[in-house]
Amino acid sequence: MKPRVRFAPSPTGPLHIGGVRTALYNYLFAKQNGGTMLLRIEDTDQTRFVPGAEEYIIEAFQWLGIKFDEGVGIGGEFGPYRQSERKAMYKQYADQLIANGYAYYAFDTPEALEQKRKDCEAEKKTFQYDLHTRGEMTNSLTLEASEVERRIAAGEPYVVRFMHQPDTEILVDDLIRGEVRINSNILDDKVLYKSDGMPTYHLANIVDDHLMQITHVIRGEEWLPSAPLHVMLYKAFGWEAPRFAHLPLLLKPDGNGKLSKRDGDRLGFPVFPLQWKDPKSGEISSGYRESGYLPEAVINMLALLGWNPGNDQEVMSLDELIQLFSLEKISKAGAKFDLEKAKWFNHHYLQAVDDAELAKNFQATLKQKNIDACMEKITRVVALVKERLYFTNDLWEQSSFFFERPSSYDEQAIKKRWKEGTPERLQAIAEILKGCVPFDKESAHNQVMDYIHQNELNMGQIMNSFRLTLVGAAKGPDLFEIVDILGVEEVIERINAGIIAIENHIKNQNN
RNA sequence: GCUGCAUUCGUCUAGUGGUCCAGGACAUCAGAUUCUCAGUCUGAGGAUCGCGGGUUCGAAUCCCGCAUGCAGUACCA
Repeated sequence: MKPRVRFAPSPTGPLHIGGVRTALYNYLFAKQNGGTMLLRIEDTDQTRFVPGAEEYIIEAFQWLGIKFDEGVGIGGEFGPYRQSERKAMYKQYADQLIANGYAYYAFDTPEALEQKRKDCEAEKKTFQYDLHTRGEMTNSLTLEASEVERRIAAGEPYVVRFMHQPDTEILVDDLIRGEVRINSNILDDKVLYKSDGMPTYHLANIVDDHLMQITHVIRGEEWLPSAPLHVMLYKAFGWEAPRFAHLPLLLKPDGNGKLSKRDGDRLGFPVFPLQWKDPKSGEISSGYRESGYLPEAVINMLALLGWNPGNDQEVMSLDELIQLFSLEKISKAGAKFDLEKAKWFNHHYLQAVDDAELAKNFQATLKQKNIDACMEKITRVVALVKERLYFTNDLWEQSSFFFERPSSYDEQAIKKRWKEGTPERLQAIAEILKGCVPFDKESAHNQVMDYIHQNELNMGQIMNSFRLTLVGAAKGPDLFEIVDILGVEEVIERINAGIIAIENHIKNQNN
């Protein structure tokens, strides 16, 4: 049987990178086995709905190249795929559970529950609505049947709670963790159906997974504690349960703990695939896409956070990942996000991007800075600095001097490279370059070298200060490549401007 | 507190009783690439396999206990 898997986010905000990894593993598993993956939106909590979140999720997966076969935004024969649109169908399942003695009505108000918790806390105990306490609460187990009917008929709000059986060992057979056993006595009677007429995650999830014929539930480890309840629900309905696989958590790089939405910008890397602007606060959280990451790099890096192919191969395309993926090789312990490795992956994948494509995007960036340069020049610049890039966004920092004259000159470099006689020598160089016809990399190089040899100088004495006038700092690619792209006139102007500016700077400092 | 899950270089991990005095990648350091910075290449250092007991001729690998970390403990998902 072909597997059917699902990714089922709640539209409460942007998609977290841990969620992206969960989706990725689902996708790899489905594709490897010729199965299907669907996108279901779990919006049963009306109070937490955030506008735009659903669109964000869809756009994020489009960017990453993860394609759903069914679901919100695509359609399919098991729809609707938005739980709010399935609202009407959940009640019958809650009723069925009650009718068969697997669940009960509870009339306790939120205030009453709150009070109960406080009372217990005062006695240094923790309150749990379970088989030990349900006898003290207001529910269809403690009330007369006629009273229950009366309350419901009167429109009194109620919830439906699952009723755990005593002394039952519940077995969760997990594809990653093996057999996990839990005694039913410690489990609480979870709310399945809320007083607002919506199911909770637990009910909706089981009903939908069954109706949508999901065969494998691959989700984060935070769900492991509620897996026993889910197993019991399948039993109560008499349905065959899907296989479970609980993924290790993505941890924050410093210290411990689950990687959370807050951590990203604090630690210098995005936790979201795309940039997100909170509709309420207007607060902006950075995204991988906007930070200059390539989707291939994000996919590759994420795939390796908690999984490996069992050998030393680390660089893998999405197609290769589909080939190599296996649930058995997923590790059990949480993985810390490593920014350095992520950068390395991006640098690696960046080298494979076509110069022309990079140049095209860079042209847009330049336009925003009111710089109008021809594609030929931009492409040459890109080709020259590409190997130094970690992110596409580094392009400007690595090559701004090709498009703008230096506005300042690096202090350290001046101190180290600007010596007595430097201005005169650079003026001589300028003269020589003027006479360089035709002017190109080759001829400029030869002429300058001749000058150096004739005057018994060493290269550093000329090249470093020369570079300083062109670039404004002691950095950048081969100097004659720069000279060639800049052109003779620009080079001479920069030499002259540099001499004046730096000499002035030194004079001012001495006074 | 209770319940569950986890524990190999700084980080991600390989390893399923002998071929492991533990291999790879990122990071770090050094050398090379002699105009700079970066990149690249080469090399080096780095884990008594959380701790303590067992089982075994032999354990990172199996068993037990402990410790630590994490998760869950909502009419959130």
